[in-house]
Amino acid sequence: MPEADASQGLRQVVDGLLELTRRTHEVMSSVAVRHDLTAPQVGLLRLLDEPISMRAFAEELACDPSNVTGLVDRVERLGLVERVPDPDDRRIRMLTLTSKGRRLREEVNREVARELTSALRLKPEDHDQVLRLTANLRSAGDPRPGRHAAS
Amino acid sequence: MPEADASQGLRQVVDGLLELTRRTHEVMSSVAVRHDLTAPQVGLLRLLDEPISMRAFAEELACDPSNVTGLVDRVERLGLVERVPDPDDRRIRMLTLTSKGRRLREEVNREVARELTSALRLKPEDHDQVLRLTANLRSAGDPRPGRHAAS
DNA sequence: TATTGTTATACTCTATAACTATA
DNA sequence: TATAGTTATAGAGTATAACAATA
Repeated sequence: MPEADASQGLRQVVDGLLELTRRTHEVMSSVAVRHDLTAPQVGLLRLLDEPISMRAFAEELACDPSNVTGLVDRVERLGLVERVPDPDDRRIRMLTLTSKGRRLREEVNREVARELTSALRLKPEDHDQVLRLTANLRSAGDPRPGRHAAS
Repeated sequence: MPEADASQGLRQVVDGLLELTRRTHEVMSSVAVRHDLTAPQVGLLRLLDEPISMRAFAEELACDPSNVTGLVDRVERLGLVERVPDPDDRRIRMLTLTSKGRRLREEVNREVARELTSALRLKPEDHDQVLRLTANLRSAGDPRPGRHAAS
């Protein structure tokens, strides 16, 4: 019965992907806790490359803007980011890494890379496979079709 | 400079994995919301195969037991699970899916499988690669070495 | 009027510590 | 004493709605 075989294999694929996701989150949390941060805060550091408005950053995080306020409050209290006023539009506050934030960002990036490959048992020869599997994800645009068109 | 090349490639591997993780969580959330659940609640349904004690389930979820109380409270209120007393040890309450819970479990399993492969652009030819990459994860024991030995 | 960001509010998830009932 | 589960408490993340400042 090929149908049952197919769905059986699919079940294993899904289980594998979810297990991979779970371990990835564990790594992010573990790196975060080591620096007295949370996983979303480490995500913020990783994502914050160039200065960006709160609004645009909320879209990058795919969350509500009201959410970013609290998230940024906490990392700002730690001296990792600053809200820099935009001289051209006084409504806008550009989210910017401090030098302390940049240093920590490089550090957690290194740790995440090291511990993620270790936790996932990723050998160098697996890297190409991962790249192939995920290439279309990063190149593809909006992962949620219809989001812009929605009311 | 081979070192820079290697770390450049590693960066892309990590970015790809984190993007994959993000989309996976989006799929879980989207399936959950459609059924008036949260992602952790869908995870509970997926994980709850056979009746299991609250304690053991907390270990399976890799979280504190006090956590499971609230999580179960909420899905119990929805009629998806029951706390069945253990006749041999009156301290123990076996977490058990109701028939409604079992039906919903099958449904979300189907939806997660369908939407995850779609969101990740996973073609049938990719399945074997995913299985190979994740096989050692599922077969491996505790992902956090030293956890048991810790104080 | 529309947009940016914040505040107020509410709910879920998560951990720690203290507690009750049972073993 | 030790174990299973809960409660109390606190903090973080998340969304919705209402709001002030600015465009």
